[in-house]
Amino acid sequence: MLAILWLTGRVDSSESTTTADDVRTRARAEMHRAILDAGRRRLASDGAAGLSLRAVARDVGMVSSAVYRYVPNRDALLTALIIESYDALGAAAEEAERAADRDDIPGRWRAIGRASREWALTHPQEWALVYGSPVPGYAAPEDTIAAASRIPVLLVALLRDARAAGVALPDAAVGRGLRRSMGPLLEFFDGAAPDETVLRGFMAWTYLLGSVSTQLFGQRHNVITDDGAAGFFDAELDRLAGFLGLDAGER
Amino acid sequence: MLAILWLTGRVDSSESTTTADDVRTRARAEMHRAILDAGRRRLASDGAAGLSLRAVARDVGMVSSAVYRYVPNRDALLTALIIESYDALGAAAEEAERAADRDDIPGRWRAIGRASREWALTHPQEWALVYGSPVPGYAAPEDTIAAASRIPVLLVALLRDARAAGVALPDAAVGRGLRRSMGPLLEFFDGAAPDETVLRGFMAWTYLLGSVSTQLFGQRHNVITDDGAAGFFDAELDRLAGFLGLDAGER
DNA sequence: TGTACATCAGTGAACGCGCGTTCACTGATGTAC
DNA sequence: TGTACATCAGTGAACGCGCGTTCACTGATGTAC
Repeated sequence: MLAILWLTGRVDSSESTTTADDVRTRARAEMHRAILDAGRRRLASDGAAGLSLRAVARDVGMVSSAVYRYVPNRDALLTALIIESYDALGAAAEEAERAADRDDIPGRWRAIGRASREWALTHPQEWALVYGSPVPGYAAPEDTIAAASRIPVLLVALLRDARAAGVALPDAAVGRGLRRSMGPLLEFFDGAAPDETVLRGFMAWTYLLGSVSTQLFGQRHNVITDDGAAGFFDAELDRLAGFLGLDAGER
Repeated sequence: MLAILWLTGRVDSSESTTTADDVRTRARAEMHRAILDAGRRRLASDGAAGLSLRAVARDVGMVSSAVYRYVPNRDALLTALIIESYDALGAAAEEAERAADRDDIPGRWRAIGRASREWALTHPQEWALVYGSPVPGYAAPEDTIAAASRIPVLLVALLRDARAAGVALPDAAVGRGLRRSMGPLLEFFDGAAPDETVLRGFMAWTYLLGSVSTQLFGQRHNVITDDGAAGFFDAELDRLAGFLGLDAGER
């Protein structure tokens, strides 16, 4: 415990007085982090179904029963990892989008797409954890929703800005029945874009998930060359930008 | 063994003489089938990661070691189930497509899409097995390719027919680098359609996988209403038909 | 300053479970002479 | 027709493994008097 505090060098007894409580609380937090990190590494090597508390305990150098001081059970660990994964992916996309020129709407879209793909390629098991087949016997609780919505929120803002900038977004009328099935989606957009654009925006998001997953799960083996995968993905983003009416130019 | 032959009523000693060899061979085949069926049922209830030879043995009323008479090991069973799943899905799509009017190109596309979705909804774990996250520690062998290509083959034929019928497919020029990354894909199409259409056709297929998987894996929860899911999917197929240039009309 | 007590992170053994795979075997059936 | 032999589906025990979770415990640290 203390060794960890020592090594990470976060202890400063200079400024404010460090009470024993502080030390314990921080040690607890560090240990908790260490357990989550070990869990993430296990996930990366063995996949979600293979994630075991005993393995995590081994990795942090504890006896298996000791991790129960920090995590109530295996499912709770899984939930924490799911939320962290959504958050890490969301943060990566947000950062990339923020770096793009505000006025370059297609560029912002490309930034989101590329960042998502790149994050997925560097964190394949975490992507699989949140967007792959559900872990059997595990039911995701509601508290993942906020973290899961970060990229969708980004897309809504993007389309709102596009409209504000005068981009001619798709605005064909949408049938009543279709509108009804899109109820929660339309609420999420809160009037940011015309119905047809909302529909297509959601389709673009669906496409993003599908494309990245097929790349990651090996379905493009012997279809798209490995060397050309990134370039092909850019072409896909281009076509989707066209589908969304964000630009007319295609390479 | 004999009981099974008896119940399924496949024994006819009338026409040709039934030798002992015949009986044994058939009994073997029936038992093999029973094991695969039990495997499929286990898969449906516990998922791919939970598929165990011991459970399968229990289900067919055997001791665990006995299934090794029929299947060399767990991975081989998994491979057999993967191929069967691809084949079942492919057959469902083919049948639906065959039932559509030959001249109704968008109708044939819709038939393929709907059949895929419906098969997935009735066989969620089999869909997850082939299009979900890879099973950790399992590497799919090459012999799944033929079965996996059945729907793509259908799509190629569809686009070839569309062109033959004079449909104005997307035919913008495609850059050299992009063409190179699509190498194996272009070979698969073998000139059936213009490059840009090949690209979009592959995107439509990617979209299909993405849409069905998100529906199945619960990502549309609280986004599209459950009641409206089928209708929304039809709208997606519509937009994709437009994206492919198969028709101009949208609801 | 010195001692009794409380806190709590981590230990170690245990429970009961399931898994894949191997191996020597039994016993029913069919075959050859 | 009768007997020795071969085949092979299925048995049962075993090996060695890993899992989630519980529970009584140790021992270091800090606190109250």
